[in-house]
Amino acid sequence: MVTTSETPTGLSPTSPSGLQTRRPTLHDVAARAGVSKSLVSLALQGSPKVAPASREAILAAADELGYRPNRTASSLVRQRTHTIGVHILDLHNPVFAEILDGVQEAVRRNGYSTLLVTGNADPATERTEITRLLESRVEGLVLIAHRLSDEALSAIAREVPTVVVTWRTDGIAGLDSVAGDDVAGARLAVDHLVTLGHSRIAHVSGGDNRIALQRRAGYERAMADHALAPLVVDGAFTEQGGYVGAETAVGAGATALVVANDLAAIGALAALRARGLRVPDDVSVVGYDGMRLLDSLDLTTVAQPLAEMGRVAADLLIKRIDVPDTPSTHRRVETRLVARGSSGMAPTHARGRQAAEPWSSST
Amino acid sequence: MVTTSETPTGLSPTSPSGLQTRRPTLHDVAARAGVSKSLVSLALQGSPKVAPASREAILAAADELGYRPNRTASSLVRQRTHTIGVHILDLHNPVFAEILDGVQEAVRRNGYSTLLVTGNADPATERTEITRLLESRVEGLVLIAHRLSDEALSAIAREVPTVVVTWRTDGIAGLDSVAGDDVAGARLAVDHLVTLGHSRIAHVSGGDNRIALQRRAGYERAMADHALAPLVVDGAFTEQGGYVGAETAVGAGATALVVANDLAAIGALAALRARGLRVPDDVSVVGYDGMRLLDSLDLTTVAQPLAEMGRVAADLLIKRIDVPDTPSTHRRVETRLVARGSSGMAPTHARGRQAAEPWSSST
DNA sequence: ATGAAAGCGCTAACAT
DNA sequence: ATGTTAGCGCTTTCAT
Repeated sequence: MVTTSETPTGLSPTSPSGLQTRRPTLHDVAARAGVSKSLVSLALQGSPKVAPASREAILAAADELGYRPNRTASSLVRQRTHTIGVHILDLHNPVFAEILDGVQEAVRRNGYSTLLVTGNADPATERTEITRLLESRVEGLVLIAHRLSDEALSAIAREVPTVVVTWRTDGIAGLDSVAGDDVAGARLAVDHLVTLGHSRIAHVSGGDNRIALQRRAGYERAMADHALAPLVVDGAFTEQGGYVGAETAVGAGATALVVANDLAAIGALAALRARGLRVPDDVSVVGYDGMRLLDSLDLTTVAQPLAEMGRVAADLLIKRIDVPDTPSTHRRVETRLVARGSSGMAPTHARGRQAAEPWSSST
Repeated sequence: MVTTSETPTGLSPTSPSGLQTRRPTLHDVAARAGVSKSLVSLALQGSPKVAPASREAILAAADELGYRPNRTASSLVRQRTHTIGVHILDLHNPVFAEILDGVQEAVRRNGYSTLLVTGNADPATERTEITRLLESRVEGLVLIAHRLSDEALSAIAREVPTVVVTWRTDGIAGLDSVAGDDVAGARLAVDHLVTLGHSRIAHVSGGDNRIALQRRAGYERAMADHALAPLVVDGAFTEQGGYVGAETAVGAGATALVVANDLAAIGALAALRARGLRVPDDVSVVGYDGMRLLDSLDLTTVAQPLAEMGRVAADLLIKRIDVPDTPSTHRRVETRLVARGSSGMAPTHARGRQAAEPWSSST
């Protein structure tokens, strides 16, 4: 065993309390095992051309020193990080966690790991965090929803393979996307309610972001196709938004609510409860997204295969990392209506009403 | 303007599709601006001793090349990452997201950024992910719940300042903790229900992890103090666990449920609904944690100041990063009962019943 | 005000 | 099978 002058004991230096100060490096391990740095490197990577005896000595030395490889150093020289950056719009919406499950599964399966950040739905924070990912040299980027402009997105995609989950993003080189058809999905909700005899079907919107506008458009077209008068009330992709929107909608006489997303639908339910309205006897509610929690809440929803979306996205991304110059692919996932207890027959007094009759607050 | 032989145009090389290949480095920027690497480094850090003219040329060159600093390189030489690693037990439980809010707020306020990982409640994945954080040389570690053994935890805390959120962790050097008092919290729930006239109060447990056992102990002691017969049924910290546990409990005649956490309480609600039992008329339900969603769900709960817990944890951690050799501090946060619509008076036929009367399934 | 040089911890030829 | 060497991209003395 060889000891160096810098660390006479060959043991990692510790402070009086036993906390480590300077972390041991390859050099320390090599000195302690009496071999060269390169051999230690080889041994630690499990190379077969290291003599068993040396390997053992090296492993022992590393263990005794509490050696921990320095990823920043190895990434630097290897010019690879084997890391995928993931940005989540909002950690509070369980929907995104479910998408992330799929992403992680696929990423790990392919031997990468993830760096997770969130902008908390704030555009400035979002940009900062994504910049950090880029500076950390992630090899690909999964955006589980985002608030970037097309230009910003395009610049990012030029820098690193990127995939957007939750809405189709066309016309940007080096960028794939995975999404459901929100127009068709909203139509499913309307059709479902029409089948149940509803005509006063209102839409609680999710604001003016792309997804919300798509869902709104789907609702409007479906209503038109059924020759029904539409009513869109302002909401947001939050419980709060659903609460306020539902109040307005039932105030105007709605017997059914197509709510922009599941979180808002939960808020809508709260508003109806507060008003003493029964679900689905007085008012039916349909959400959008299909988060698992809704099963427990007995809420009808337009469901998307969330984990699968994440998986598909990560797979596309990794394919693009391997072959960067590939035309963009846009995957559409299947959207379906999951009927649960929050949607039921229209109240008898409201049924068979003149279809396109104007809305009024007197039901 | 100077051009180098490697990049004759001074522009970053791009593939036919316009995607970047080799990323520009300081060297490229320096060449394009006609100055040395060191000056570029200084300029980019905003050093005042760079001549305005040079600074401008450098900034322009960097911009034109789409230069992006390489964090791995700078971390390596600076021997600092300014990064805090955060491990979240389970991203699906919104409770953790709320704690994370506080962590991020404090971390950013102190000029650090976070690296977020999750083990999905799987111990093996958890260890792998935490190892990655260590290899990435995070300067501190926030564990928002974890499944590590005391030995593993102790080894980690020796390596890097660490703080555990959600339960008190004593006797480990270099480790702080932030938690509520789960025994006292469970007692609040029992007291609340007793005040409402309940005596057949069952506990749907959260399994055999530390938190669940504490809450269970609190329930048992409180029941004993009220001279009531306890009934603990097996559950888990999931909707599923709450569902199953609630079924058993009401089968045994419970009129009130103290459920191990909010997620399980939501599951319990679903079970009661499926049985046609009304809440709170037939059965009262109290959750634990205080996640925001419960407000919409009108669920009574034992609430903890989640974001604050995260904030306090991050602040403790950063203090420890600055002064590593500090005795451990353990912060206790206040726990309080938030009464909502899921808890109400005991059904009349069940009230005033012999307190310690044995449980039976006939109510 | 600017540049040259050394080196952070590691890997990967290339020798031997 | 093992050691030597030359960097990866960056920061930071230390000269000038």
